[in-house]
Amino acid sequence: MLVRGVEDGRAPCCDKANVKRGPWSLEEDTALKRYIEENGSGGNWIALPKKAGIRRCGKSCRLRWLNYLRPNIKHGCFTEEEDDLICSLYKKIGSRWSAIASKLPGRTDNHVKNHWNTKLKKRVMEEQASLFNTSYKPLPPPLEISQPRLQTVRSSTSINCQPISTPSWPELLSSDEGLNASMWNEADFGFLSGFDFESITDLLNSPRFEAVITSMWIDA
DNA sequence: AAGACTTACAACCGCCATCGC
DNA sequence: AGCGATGGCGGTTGTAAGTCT
Repeated sequence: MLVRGVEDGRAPCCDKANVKRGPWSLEEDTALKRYIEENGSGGNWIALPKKAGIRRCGKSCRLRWLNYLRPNIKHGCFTEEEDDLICSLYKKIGSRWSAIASKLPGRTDNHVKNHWNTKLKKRVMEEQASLFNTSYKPLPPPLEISQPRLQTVRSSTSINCQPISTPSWPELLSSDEGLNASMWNEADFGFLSGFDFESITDLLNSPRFEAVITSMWIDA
């Protein structure tokens, strides 16, 4: 009998005490690949590991197959063209990685997401940091992210941006037009005078701020 | 040489949507 | 219609490898 989770009353997808975790071995890869090539996934990933003789969670098998073992998966570096496409699509649709990955043959949502988080996002932030100090940059239109998942409340992730509590910032962060142009003329961040350090720190760490910065870079 | 720090990416977690009973 | 099982997804974590001091 499966033991229900304490926190949300949800049954785990497998008996975690009796499945292997961590990196996949060559033997496991071989067994999974052979089974799927001979039988297909059968439309039931939960039952697959038992049939294939693998001591892994079904979800783990699915992920391993889709992200690594599946034929025609590209494992090399991303090209400039792929980077540009990812940035362009991120601007249009946000972090819908599976949709973005579908436009990049051989890449999976996990690849794209990792690439964004480790390289592209950082590049975006660095570009923006330099723009802050060098020249005036008019703001682009606000992001139009049509992301159904964002419309629902999620309790355990950071996807729902909480309103900034500091009273001085909400206009800045929630305005439809974002930060207005005059603010960016303050090359030395003079517009920040009058705000306390904690408020500024909160702003810089806020997801909303990151989204604004990201959208600006992408339009540059 | 070795410990600290950073980077890259595989893997896991938990949530929501969908499907079949 | 209601419920449980499963698939799919995005966010987050763990860790090996590389780099720095």
